[in-house]
Amino acid sequence: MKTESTTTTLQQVADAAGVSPATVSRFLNGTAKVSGEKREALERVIEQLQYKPNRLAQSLKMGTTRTIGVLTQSIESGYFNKTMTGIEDVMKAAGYAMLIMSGHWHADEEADRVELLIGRRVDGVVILTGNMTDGQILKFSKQVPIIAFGRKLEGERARGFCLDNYAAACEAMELLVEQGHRRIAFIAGPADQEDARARLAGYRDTLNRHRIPVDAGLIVDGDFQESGGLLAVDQLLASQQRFTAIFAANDLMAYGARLALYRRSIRVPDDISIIGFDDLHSSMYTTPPLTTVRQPLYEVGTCIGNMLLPLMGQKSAPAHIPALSLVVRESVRRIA
Amino acid sequence: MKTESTTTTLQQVADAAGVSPATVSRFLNGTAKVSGEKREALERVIEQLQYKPNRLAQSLKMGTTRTIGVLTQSIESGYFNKTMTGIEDVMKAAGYAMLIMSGHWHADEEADRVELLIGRRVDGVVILTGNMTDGQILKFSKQVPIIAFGRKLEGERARGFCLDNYAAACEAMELLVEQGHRRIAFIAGPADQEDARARLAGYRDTLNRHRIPVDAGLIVDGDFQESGGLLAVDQLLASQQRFTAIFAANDLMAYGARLALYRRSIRVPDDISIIGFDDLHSSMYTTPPLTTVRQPLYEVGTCIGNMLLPLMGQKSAPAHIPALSLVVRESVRRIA
DNA sequence: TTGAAAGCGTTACCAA
DNA sequence: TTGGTAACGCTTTCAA
Repeated sequence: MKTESTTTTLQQVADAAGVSPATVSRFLNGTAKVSGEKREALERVIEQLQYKPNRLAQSLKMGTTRTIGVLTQSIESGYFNKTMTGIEDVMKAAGYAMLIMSGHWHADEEADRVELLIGRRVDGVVILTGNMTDGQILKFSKQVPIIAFGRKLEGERARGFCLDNYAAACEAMELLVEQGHRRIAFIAGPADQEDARARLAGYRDTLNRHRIPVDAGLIVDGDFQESGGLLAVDQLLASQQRFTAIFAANDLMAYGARLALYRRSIRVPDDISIIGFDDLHSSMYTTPPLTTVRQPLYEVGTCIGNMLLPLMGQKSAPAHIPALSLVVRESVRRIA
Repeated sequence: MKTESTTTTLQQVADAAGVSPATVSRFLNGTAKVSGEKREALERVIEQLQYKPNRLAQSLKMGTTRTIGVLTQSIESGYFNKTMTGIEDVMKAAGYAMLIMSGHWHADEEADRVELLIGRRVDGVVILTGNMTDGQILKFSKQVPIIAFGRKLEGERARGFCLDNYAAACEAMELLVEQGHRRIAFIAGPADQEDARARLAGYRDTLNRHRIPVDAGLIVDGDFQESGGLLAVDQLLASQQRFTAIFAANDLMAYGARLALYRRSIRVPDDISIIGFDDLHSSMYTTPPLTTVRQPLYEVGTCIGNMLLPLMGQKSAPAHIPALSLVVRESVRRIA
């Protein structure tokens, strides 16, 4: 028997305005016309009591939370966050909030988070890459519509798409070759990530297409982190390989590579050219500014949003899968 | 009249196990002992029906959502995201999910988001800096406990703290002075941000303390973005100011400044020294690696989490406000 | 146009 | 230890 509840309820509004709760609800939702005097009374009372509907109750009743769950891999990642910004913008406009959890590239953890999300009754889920199997995702999609980024997927209530990393990697390689480079080192990403594999394939195939021998000694493993790029170049240099250009499978590794070169006073692009992949915002400000492949991450986000909305029975703008593109800056130079 | 509901309810579990819903609930929550045979039946039925409690219903009933709202300024910002990672880690451990919204440094938008969060009945809110007034926050805190970062605040259910930017800025300046610099340029942050003002004050006061004249021409406005740093240095150079070092109020601007110098073949640190503020992850990999003030952002996040938990009636680890520290790398050199 | 009442899936009080 | 049942705050038939 509380003397006063902390938040006003629809019932209280109804009492104060001298109408039934049903009428208040209808008034609030515009579900039906409310006659002049009641409407005025309601407006006044609602204003006065500062009434705000309890979304929990609404959700329970209507079976929809107007909340989506986003499974990212790391909240810290500039890569994912740009995408999330795109998602946020279209979702906010549609009245959805975002529950965000991270999976840290660990399939078990990812599945666990998705279950948590479903338990919280989100209306939709977006999965940004990760290591779950398509099967797992398809199974989850029986409970909730899912859009996955970073994998091709087609299901009743699940869709997945990725950008053409292979083609873009080829394009980057073409630039290098066209600028006269023949001995091109490649710093690879983690082999368990599809994007990383596609980029490596682009590297290999372009070399083959130009009848340039693929030298295994020129391909070194990285981890998509700056430190990996640094180590990779150290290793390359230690092995006495001769090369005039480096293709780093992502920008972060390009940063690391660039520092390794700097440490030895090897100039970029005078002595060695570097090309990256992602086009992180900072890449415009490295010295020299990095030539790289631009991932239209924000647009990926809006695309995801616009793909998810219809699956939740909402209308949306058409979803265009954006394209990768080469952005030429100053880290690659033509050689004789 | 659905033939089959999409999710199993506690009632269905009760029916299937031949007990009352109350018993199921008690079993699930360990609220009371359940006798042997019923317990077995329940375990079996729950497993078989794959029953998962509806958190919405639980929340409605219990008045707690086990969800916190985080108001960040930009989901894209590496600065905020590192903090969010810290928050996420302690919250996840305590069983809380995070609803994330961004305010984009706009007081109205921020207030709007916080209202949205409250409308969704989050159990707590964290506000990462921003432009709302303390009054606004204090008012919101009547509805929900709030921890704010980037401002001092003390209320019944609101607490705010910030790091000692002033002291850290002084420390950075001391380094420069100690290394023989007298003509030090300062690239300021937005004057409406407390942190930016504190850093500027540290710059000024340190100069004064050493009886080095403060030359207004050496202080130029920035916006905490790379582009602002670039512009600032352009402006400094155009105005023919003589200086041997630059103190950028944050790392991003230091990056921009560094590029502006690079464009003119001015070497760092040989010709000009640069010091930043924040210690973004990338600052370890710039060329040269940036000397800067480290913001212990992840620790700020865990601190926030541990401060919020008690306000929501949960126990937590003790909350230590972490300290800023100077990290000396290679962008500052001693001059004659 | 309006109201009464059932129900969304839980929890917790009161009896038994 | 258990069950019955009244909430939690809302929406939505069904009648009037």
